[in-house]
Amino acid sequence: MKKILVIAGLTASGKTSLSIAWAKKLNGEIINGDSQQVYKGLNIGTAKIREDEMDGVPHHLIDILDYSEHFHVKAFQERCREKIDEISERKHLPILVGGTGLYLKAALYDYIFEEENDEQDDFKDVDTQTLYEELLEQDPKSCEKIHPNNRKRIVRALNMAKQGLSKSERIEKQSQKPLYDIFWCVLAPTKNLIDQRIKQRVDLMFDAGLKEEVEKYFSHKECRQYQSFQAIGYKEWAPFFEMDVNLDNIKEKIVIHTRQFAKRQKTWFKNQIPSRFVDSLNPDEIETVFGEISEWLKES
RNA sequence: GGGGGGGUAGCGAAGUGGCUAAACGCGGUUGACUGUAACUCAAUUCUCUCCGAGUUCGGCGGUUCGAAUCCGCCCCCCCCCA
Repeated sequence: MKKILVIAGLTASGKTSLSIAWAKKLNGEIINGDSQQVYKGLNIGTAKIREDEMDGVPHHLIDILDYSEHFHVKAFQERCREKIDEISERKHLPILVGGTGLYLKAALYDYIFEEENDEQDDFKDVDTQTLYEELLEQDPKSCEKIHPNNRKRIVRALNMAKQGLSKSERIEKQSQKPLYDIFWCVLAPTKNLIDQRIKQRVDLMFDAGLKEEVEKYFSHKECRQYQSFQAIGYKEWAPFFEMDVNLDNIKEKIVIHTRQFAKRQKTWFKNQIPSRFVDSLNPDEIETVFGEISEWLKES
């Protein structure tokens, strides 16, 4: 099995700097595992690594899409696996770095996605309860896991059921085992520290010209419908284009949303991934983990 | 000094005699998650608890079977006029 090092973790946990340090030591190449950093131009708000920070380490799946484009797990899964193959062939270590748990897991495990027609707007006039009742007929098993209020998930499951294998059928076909030899490293500093870092980072983003970046790409109303505008750091600016708003309010919202996001990430990794958390801000712990990685790499 | 408005849970804000431990929003906490996942959704959020009990709506006192809601006094905040 191909070996892959995963550096996952909460937003603002220090993935970027650690990934560079380890990539250099391990002769690795970095694959971005972050749903928003695939967009060209959206640099400040997504906390994307800068060219000068890369320090010569090759980076993949960054800046691969125009900010107007749609992106999703299946696309990530395909591209990520391609990159893993390429890098492995070069005898380098693929290092997957990012915070989008679903993307990472879908690429690394045998999640099944099928070709589907693009947009399914059939449901837009139907209320959620009716949709849920329909799903109850089409794929009752999935209903057990989808809350009746969760329209987005219900619509998705309905689309799957209509177009091919239903959601539950797909899941049954999967082994739920990794396709690679993975070393999972989930960076999760203590709550206090992460909150502090988030605050600092948002301040830095504003200093670095977040406002200008947002204005550059999202001044036109149509652009604000793009998926890329839904990202934290961007969507909070919506009122800014409509009326006079206090920038501090926007900043505060970004901080709060980022904090809530970090919590969701923590919950996800804790319960979805067989890995322990690493306090990325504790040098001793980092060193210990690096030792374990070195051992793991020696195993054949 | 005169006139008016107001003080409700961490914050904002409903409620103007019993159905109110008190709507709703935000924030907090916990959790779910297989094609928008930086998404979407759920539970919980006065205190102690298993049912249940005990304290709340600026403060003190009163009316009432019953008060966040009515009355009196006091404290604080905002606006207008002096």
